[in-house]
Amino acid sequence: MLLYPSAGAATKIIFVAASREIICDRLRRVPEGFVTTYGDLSPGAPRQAGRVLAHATDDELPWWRVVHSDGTWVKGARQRRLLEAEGIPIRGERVVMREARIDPEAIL
DNA sequence: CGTTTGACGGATA
DNA sequence: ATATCCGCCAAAC
Repeated sequence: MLLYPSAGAATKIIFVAASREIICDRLRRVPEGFVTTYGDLSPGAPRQAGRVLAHATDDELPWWRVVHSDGTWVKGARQRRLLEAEGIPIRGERVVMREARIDPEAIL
């Protein structure tokens, strides 16, 4: 990936920030036992994914499958329980991304 | 319209 | 390992 850091506008090709609807769709495609990241849900504007999840009404979104790119998560013990319940590999306080991160292409 | 917000990410020190 | 710093951008204000 990546790119032409100083190319300015030209760089945008790869950074395709997603709308709320796209983000929700992608997240719903993440299978049980796997996780995705904010950045994979909304390339280039990961905070957008954060915004969406923050207001996500408790139901219908497997929010616990979203973790930081380094494998850490933000919802504490509650989230950890949910992750472990799906058999998602965790070492210390982080998800083993090499094993659990779903291929971004797979949820497009 | 202009400004701020966000459960971010990566680079650097 | 922690700590800033800065870019990103669709929504919410």
